Amino acid sequence: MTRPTGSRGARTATLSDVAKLAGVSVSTASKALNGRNHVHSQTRERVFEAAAQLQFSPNSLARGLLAGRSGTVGLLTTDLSGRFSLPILMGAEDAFGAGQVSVFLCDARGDAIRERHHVQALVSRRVDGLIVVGSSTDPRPKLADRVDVPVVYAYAPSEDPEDQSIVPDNVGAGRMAIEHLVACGRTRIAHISGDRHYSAARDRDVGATEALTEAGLEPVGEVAYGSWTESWGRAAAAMLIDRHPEVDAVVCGNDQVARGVLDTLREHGRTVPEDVAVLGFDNWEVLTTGSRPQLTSVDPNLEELGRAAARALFDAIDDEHDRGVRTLPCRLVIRESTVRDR
Amino acid sequence: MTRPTGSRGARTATLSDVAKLAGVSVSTASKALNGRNHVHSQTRERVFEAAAQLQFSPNSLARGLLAGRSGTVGLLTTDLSGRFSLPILMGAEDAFGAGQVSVFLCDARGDAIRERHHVQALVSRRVDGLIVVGSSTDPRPKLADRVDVPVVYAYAPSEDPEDQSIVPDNVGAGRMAIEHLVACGRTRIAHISGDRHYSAARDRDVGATEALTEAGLEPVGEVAYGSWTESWGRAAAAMLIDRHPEVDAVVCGNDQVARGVLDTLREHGRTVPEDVAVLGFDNWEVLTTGSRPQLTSVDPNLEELGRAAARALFDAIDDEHDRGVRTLPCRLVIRESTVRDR
DNA sequence: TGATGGACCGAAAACCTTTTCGGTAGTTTT
DNA sequence: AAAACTACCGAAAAGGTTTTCGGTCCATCA
Repeated sequence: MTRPTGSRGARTATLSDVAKLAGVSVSTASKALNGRNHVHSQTRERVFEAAAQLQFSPNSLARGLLAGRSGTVGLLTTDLSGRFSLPILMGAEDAFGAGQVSVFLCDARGDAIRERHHVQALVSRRVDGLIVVGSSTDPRPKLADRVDVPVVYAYAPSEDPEDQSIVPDNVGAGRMAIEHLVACGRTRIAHISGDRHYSAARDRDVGATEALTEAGLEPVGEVAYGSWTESWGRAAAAMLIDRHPEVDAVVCGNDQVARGVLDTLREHGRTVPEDVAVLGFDNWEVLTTGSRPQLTSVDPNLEELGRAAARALFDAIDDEHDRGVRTLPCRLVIRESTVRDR
Repeated sequence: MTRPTGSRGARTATLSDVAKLAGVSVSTASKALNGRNHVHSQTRERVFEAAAQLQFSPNSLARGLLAGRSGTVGLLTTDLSGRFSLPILMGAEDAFGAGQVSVFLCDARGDAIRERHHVQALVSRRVDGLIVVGSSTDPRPKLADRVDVPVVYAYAPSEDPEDQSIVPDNVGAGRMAIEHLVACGRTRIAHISGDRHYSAARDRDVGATEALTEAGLEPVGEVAYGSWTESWGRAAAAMLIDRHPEVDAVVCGNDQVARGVLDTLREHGRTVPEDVAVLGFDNWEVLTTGSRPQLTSVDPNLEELGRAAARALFDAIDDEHDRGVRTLPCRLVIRESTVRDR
């Protein structure tokens, strides 16, 4: 009779095959391989030899079925295509991958139906926990299905404050940007942001404004909201130097905006960083290191955020469940666009 | 006695709970839920009601254990951080996600030890197949461990020609670029490439040279190899217009190089596309749509490649195993940087 | 009326591993 | 010498599902 594994080679070896070859019982074989005590060292050796010979690989399904936990977690992204999911994913995968946990990747593509479908599949596979990665830092609705394993929301917090969420500290990021520029001796600082509908944009503004006030400075002009694009950066910069030619620093909503700002400044004969300092957010390397001059940017530490989410999930699986939103600090990466000397 | 699931709520419902509540046997409940015949419609309904009431979700581990196949596949990336893994991942996830297959994500981080570790874990979890995603199109060594499930290599082919690999058609991509430029009336075409150690760079050159010859054109200067960066693009472009001021089109190794070329051309007073056409590879949106003018680029269709790999794996699981390297065509995305009118 | 068949249901085996518990043999203690 | 340990090993149960096979009941046919 053909095996369900199809025609590929012989059936994969099972523990009882190993036991038979080693001349012991299954239970002894199991104990030997798992390092349990009360098995004679010679016996243990025989079992190991048999296992190696048969290329035995224990069936995690059977083990999981028995143990009641599968040693897997689900990583559910709202939108994988975005710029921010991947580093978070990497961080989480890293934190788990070191141990014995495997990661199911699911992309909901921004579709609620698809999300529910994936959650159902994950529940059915008896994942031990779930990380939900949002596509922006705006709060997102909590999972539609009740799941009886712990859930950690990363990047985008859950709307339910009782859930556990881990997000980057955008307020602190805005503050960090201003403090750096002030430390560089800039006093006439403008802010060209991105899409005003993003809480990330507004939060950074809050932090920036706080820091400006504390430094005793007035902002140059209003915060200019627009879109997260280079062309918006170019347009907004043109308006800025028209209305406020005295500006000596520009905080930009993200690195794309900053690239646009850099272009326009150069075309208007302003040199960076001598005349004007420019600073971006996100630290998207292809943009920050390709530009002239290279761009100082605030890095949201996303990989670390992914790792933190994984650790939080670990703790939650062990029944130490934090609640509420935790923010993680960002990190300033200083390049040429903000420092005058050297 | 507390359950292994910890203190979280009641134990998850099992099929026998459902059966008990519906007043039938487990086997009948199973048949009812799985749409097998020979179960009375009223009985079936009672079972469904009971299942809904208990939020029953079948245990895939038990099912997989019995069936001999788990309904999972492994997605093993050499390096997730790269620009190219993610779209392939998305395509594969998409192709599987629609069905009943869940995807394990593993990132080897370019480390052979870690790769083996992941492969072992996947084998232990009894995945039904494996997709190995490389980080460049250069051939990679085959998996160190023998696995008795089908393996499909994506993006980077396996060094073993007996393995099944799916890669983008870089030769065709180079050809496509030239043919487009020729169709646009360009006759003095230069080629500023990237790192010469990448087979992708060399393959595109092969295709480009073929197409030039077929069009009866001589290339303008030698192919300039360097690195995949904007700054190389800027430097190479400066040299190019110095030595070959007559150039009217530049094929660039990737979009970053193209961005650099665009910058230098503008600074030297050449307008794009009127004086010079510029064309990139990869179609990295943040670069191609942010630039002035927007950049024509050859898209490697990576998401489609991921889907193709998933489909190939499906077929292989069903014992229809293709062998050897299959190339997938690229796709030209025409934007402003190559077309003179409109 | 007896036989045949079909519709429906349930018992039990199978998948593979881990753990518990009981048993055997040999060794030490009193 | 009897009793109590210790070290080691194996039988069996448990985990949840699917499938096979045998059984019951009722309707149909001759």
